Amino acid sequence: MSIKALICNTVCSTDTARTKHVRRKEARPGELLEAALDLFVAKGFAATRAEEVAAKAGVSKGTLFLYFKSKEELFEAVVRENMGNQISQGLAEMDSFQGSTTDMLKFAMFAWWERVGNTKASGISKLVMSEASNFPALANFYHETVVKPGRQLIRAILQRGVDRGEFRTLNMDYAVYSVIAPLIFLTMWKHSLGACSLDAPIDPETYINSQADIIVHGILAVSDVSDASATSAASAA
Amino acid sequence: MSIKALICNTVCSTDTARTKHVRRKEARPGELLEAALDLFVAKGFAATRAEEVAAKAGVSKGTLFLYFKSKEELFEAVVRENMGNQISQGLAEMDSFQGSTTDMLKFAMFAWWERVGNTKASGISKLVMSEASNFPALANFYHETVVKPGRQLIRAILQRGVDRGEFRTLNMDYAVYSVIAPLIFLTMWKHSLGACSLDAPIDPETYINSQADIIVHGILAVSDVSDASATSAASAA
DNA sequence: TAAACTAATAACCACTTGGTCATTAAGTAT
DNA sequence: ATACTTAATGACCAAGTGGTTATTAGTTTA
Repeated sequence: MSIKALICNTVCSTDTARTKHVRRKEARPGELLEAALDLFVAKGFAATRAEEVAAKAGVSKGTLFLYFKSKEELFEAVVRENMGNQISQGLAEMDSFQGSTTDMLKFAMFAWWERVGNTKASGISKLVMSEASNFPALANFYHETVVKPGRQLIRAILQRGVDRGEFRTLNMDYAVYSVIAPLIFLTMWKHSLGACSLDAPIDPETYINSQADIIVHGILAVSDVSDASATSAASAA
Repeated sequence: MSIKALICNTVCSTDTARTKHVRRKEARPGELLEAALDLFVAKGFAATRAEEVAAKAGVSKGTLFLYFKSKEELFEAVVRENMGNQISQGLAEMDSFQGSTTDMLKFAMFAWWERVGNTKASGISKLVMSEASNFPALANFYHETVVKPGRQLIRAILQRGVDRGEFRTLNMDYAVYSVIAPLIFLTMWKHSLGACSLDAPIDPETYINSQADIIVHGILAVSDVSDASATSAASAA
């Protein structure tokens, strides 16, 4: 890569007065994908103009179609690019986890947050849910790649808790959503109403702590509430 | 209203071979709004063609613009039409509730399901979340009309539980999401991936029962698990 | 029945937008 | 320096869409 390209790699995206015609074949696709992710998540597929994506990536519309055959192909590439194998990765890690299943569950939730929820890729959930009926093939791909393994991962954790006598008997098919729903809700919120700054933002760490605590302990004022859970719930401010 | 109109009111939407030119001034707006709701929820605002809405309502495109100045105005009307005052209504009912706060919470969750979640209006949540950044004014309206009062309602219930010594001390700002997140997730799912029939559908009653149970009791295998909660969780199949 | 009123239509227009392609010019080899 | 390769451009096009309007035809009234 040339010196000029290296400079531009750092400067182009934010600099306003840049040279007209810069050749950076390797960097274009990634920059286009990133620009497209932002716009698709914020505005939706149909409402996002191809030229907008190109402009945000610092190229002309023609260049966009030089790297992606069509707008739809760009969309599919965006979804696939941001749907890594965090799930199966997480599954492997969970196998070797030492400690209580309560800790394991909290660890998994926080791990998801910092590896997915807190990254740009988090918008993919919103994107797929918003556009599922317009892109059934992608919806199916997402379901196989993310939903099913994700559910399996949570299920495995809960089952471990039951097997070890830490958790009570649960209807697993539905209990998994106690973990999934709060996390999905968080990302949906973050990329929709939460982005409108209509009231105090949700602090992710406090949120996940609170959700995990209620899932594990519930909200009843049972007698054995003297452990750390009470303080952790109260300190979350 | 004429006899012909009355007949058509029942038949038109599904009948294929209907007369060409029928005058039904009163019924048109409602039918257009219903058609628009379905399409906007399923496909999004930008991806829905005005002519599609008209066709689904059994009229020509020209007629649509006879009743709504623009596509945007139609969209706003759809959102406003389906955002009744269920929340404030529910708030009033809650004031006179007799019984444990656990029952009150479950009652509220099921009431929400049969009055909102199980109706066509449930798609509004998905719609608003999907299009929030494209329609900031509507997002704000939704926030004031639904989000804030809804949160307040849940908060009031939880506070009642705490005040009566039924619930433990909670960080209310975040505890409310333990109730909201599962319900919003359910409607999002129903109108996105859940509509693709990619696996066994979520049974709403079982789902809400399971979520409410876990919120209230948690999943820990505490000693006092001998009450009805265990059986209700196990029977949910 | 005839005339008047207006709900509904369908052809039409202006404009947007996904996608193409001839042209331009950056980088490279000689 | 010159010629060559190809990344990048922007003018351009065809299709599609939101929105308009002259016309058609139900409905009512006299």
